[in-house]
Amino acid sequence: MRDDIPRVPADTRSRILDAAELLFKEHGFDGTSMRMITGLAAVNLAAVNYHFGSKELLIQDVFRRRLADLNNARLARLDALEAEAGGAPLKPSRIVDAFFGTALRMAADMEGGGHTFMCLLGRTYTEPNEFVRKFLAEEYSECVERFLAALYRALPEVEHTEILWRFHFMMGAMSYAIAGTDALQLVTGKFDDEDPDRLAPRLMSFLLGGLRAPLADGGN
Amino acid sequence: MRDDIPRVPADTRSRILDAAELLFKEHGFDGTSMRMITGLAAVNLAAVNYHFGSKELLIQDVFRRRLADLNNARLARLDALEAEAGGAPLKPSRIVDAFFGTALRMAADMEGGGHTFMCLLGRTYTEPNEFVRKFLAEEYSECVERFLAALYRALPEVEHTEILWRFHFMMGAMSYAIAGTDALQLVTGKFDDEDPDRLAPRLMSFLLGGLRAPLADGGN
DNA sequence: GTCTATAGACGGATAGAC
DNA sequence: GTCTATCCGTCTATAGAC
Repeated sequence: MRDDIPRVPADTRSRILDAAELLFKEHGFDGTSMRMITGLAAVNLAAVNYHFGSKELLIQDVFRRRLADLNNARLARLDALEAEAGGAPLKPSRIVDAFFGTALRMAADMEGGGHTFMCLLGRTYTEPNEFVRKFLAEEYSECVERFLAALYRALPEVEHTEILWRFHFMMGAMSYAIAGTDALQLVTGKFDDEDPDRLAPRLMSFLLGGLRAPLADGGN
Repeated sequence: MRDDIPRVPADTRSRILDAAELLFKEHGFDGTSMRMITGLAAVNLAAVNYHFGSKELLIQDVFRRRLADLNNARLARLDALEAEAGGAPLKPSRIVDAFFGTALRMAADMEGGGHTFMCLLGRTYTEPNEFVRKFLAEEYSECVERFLAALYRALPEVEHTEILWRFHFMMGAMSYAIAGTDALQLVTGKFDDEDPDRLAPRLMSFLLGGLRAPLADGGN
């Protein structure tokens, strides 16, 4: 009568993290109560405080669990590219793929929770919750620094400030493409018949076009 | 002892709307209580329910107040462009400016609340609150349809689906550029010395570069 | 480690005086 | 229209039995 491979993690900690990730993505932090989390995870209400200490610490752990993997995968790819290039500057398209493509591949994982997490991350960028913001900035800084340095080398003729801005714009386009597509659908229902696998190549060509666009008048 | 021009609107309704707009932008809907709103607006707690009926109806009115202006300004600009062109397809750059440039000009209004509202709008796109989403979709649909039609005519060689996606990506880049810049600052503090007036030209050239990018392999 | 029970604060909404 | 006072539900967190 037992399933050979239990779908739901038996361990309480993971079940809470999975439930919290999903509910935070759907309803935000303030819109998600402990009771919703423990209800979905089918664990006792007191379990969250026992295992994580508080709701805030749970939020941090939800991010920590996946963010390290994501950024390590990005850096590993960048390392591989740099080793391959042997000191020469990289192609911008490869750098963009290593950073944004890696995130998109994580977002394509619909079963393991990668998609849910990337949606959550996307909506969190525009939620200026003080302590989550600081936490994310710290977790991200090393990775972002490495990629910016690579872009500076790859585009020596472009001012650093300009590259910084374009990196920022690319983050926005990607976050919104992931978090906003099944959320808002401003153009109602227009993406319903769309193959989700086509998102990545479409977005990548958009990002590269933006990154390589001619500089604005008076821009530096 | 009286100010000649009172800074704060005397009228209760407007004070509530202003306070709610600011607090929703800062803390989200669930993170903002009636008591916070009425406290900041310096009106009585019961005033919200008297003037708006409920918190949900207040949220709707916060959007309604500015969204109509924004989209009418966009459509007026599009009308002017189309009248000027006299039946010929428009240049993509003009269309993009009419839609996104108009929003950026609203976001540049730091005193009148335009900036606050655009930040709020940006964060709301990634907050899949059921009833706000539907409300926004309705308020937006006419305007988006008109601009999509203009883009279809302006770029006859590009598939409609592709244009739809790129419009979506542009929305994301802009929303995030406005809502995320003073919120997250992933690259900590790096934008502090930046002139906010430079955002618009930088973003516009990025958007156009993305819109005109070569199509992805296998894209339609 | 898991549970029940509850403390103590805060949420939205409203009744009724002025 | 504005105010006070209050209802009643939900929230996070914790104490203490098992």
